[in-house]
Amino acid sequence: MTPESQPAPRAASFALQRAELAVADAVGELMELWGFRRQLGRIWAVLFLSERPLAAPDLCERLQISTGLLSMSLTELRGWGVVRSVAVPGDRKEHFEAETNIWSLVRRVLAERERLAIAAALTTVEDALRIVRGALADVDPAVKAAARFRIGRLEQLASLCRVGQNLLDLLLETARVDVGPLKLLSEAWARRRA
Amino acid sequence: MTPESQPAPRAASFALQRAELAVADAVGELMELWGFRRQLGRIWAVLFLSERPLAAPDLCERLQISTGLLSMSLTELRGWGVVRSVAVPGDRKEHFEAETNIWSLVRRVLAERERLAIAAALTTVEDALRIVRGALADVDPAVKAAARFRIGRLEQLASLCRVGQNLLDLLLETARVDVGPLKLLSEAWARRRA
DNA sequence: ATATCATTTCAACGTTCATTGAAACAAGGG
DNA sequence: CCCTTGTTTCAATGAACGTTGAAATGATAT
Repeated sequence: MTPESQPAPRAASFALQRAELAVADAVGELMELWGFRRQLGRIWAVLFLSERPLAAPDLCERLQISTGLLSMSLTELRGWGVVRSVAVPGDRKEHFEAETNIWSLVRRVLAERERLAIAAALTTVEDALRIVRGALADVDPAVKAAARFRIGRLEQLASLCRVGQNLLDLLLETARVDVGPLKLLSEAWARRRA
Repeated sequence: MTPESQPAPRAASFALQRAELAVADAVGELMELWGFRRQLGRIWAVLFLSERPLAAPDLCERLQISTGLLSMSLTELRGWGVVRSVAVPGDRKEHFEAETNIWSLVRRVLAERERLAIAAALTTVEDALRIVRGALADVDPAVKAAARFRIGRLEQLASLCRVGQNLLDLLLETARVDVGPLKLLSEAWARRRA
C-alpha cells in the first residue's frame, strides 16, 4: 500500500522489522533514563538504522505514534541537532535522517545538560560557603564550631562538583574530534581486567 | 518549641538555615536529573550537612514534608546504603546519618543503574545483530545490501555501548578505594586547559 | 483561486508519579 | 494490659507529563 512497498519476500523481512523495533525501544529506554522523552530515542534509532531518509508517515507507522507527537518530537530532535531534514527529489514530503556521528550527539547532550546542572549546583554550594564562612566570626563558640563543620562538608560537595565538571570536560575534549582515543582507552582497560 | 532549640542568636542562624536548604534543593535537583526522586537528594543533603544524626520530626520540619513521605524516602535511601539509622542514647526516636563517603555513593548508583541499563541495551543490539546477519544469506541482493548496511549501524551502536561500559568500569574501579586519583587527574586536566 | 496534501499547533484526555493524611502497626512505660 | 510515642503502610489526591485528534497553517499543483 505504501509507495515504498518492496517486492522482496515479506516473511523474511518481518523478523528484521521486529529486531529494528526492539533496538529502537532499547535506545528509547536509554534516553528515558537520561531524562529525555522515550520517543526521541525511538525516532532517532529508526532513522539511524535506515539506509535512506524517511518521511513522517513512515515513521508514524513504524513507531505507532500520531503525526502530532512525531512532529513535536522531530522539532526537538532537530533542536538537539541529532536529526536533519533533507529533501528527496520526486517527493513532496519532508524526509529526515539521523546524525550518524553518535559521539558528537552524546557530547552535545552531556555538554549542555550535565555541565549546566553541575555548574548550577556548584554555584549554590559556593554561595552557601560564603554565608557559612561569615558565621565563623560569631561570638558564640558553639556557632563557630558548627560553622567550621559545615564548611568542611560544603567543601566536600564543592570538590565533588569540580571533579565531575573536570572529568566531563576531559571526556568531551577527548572525544571532540574522534572517538578513537576513547575507544582505544576503553579497550585497553577491558583487556587489562581480563 | 522543639527539644533541640538552642539559646544561640536566632537571627544569625536564619541565613545559615536558608543556605542549608538551598544546598539541599540543589542536591535534590541534581538527583532528579539522575532519575531519582528529588526528596532523596534533599534528605541526604540535610543529613550530610548536619553535625549530629537527626530524627524524623526534625527532617520533616526542615524539609517541609509529611512523615509518610519521609519514611518511604528513608527506606529507599537505606536501600541504596547512603543513609544509616543510628541509636541516640536518651532518645526513643530513631536517628539518621548520611553516608559521608560521597564517592562510594556515586559509585554504587552508577554501578547498579547505568551498568544495567547499558548492558540491557547491548543485549538487545546483539540480538538484532544475530537476526540481521541471518538476512545476509538472503537470495535477493537488495535484502542482502540492506542487511549489510544495518549490520554496520548496529555495530556502531554496540561499540558505543561497550565503550560506555568500559569507561564506566574504568571510572568505578579508579574511584574504588579512594577519590584521590580521580581528583588529581581532574585537577591536572583543569590546569592543562588554563 | 481552489483543492489537495503535508506539517504544526494546541486543547483535552489519560497515565504516571510524588505526596499527603489517616489508619495500622510496633515498641515501651506506667 | 492499656496508653503514649514513634514509624510504616496505603488508598486517595493532585500535579506533571506524554499523547492524541482535530483544527489551523503552510505549501504545491491544477
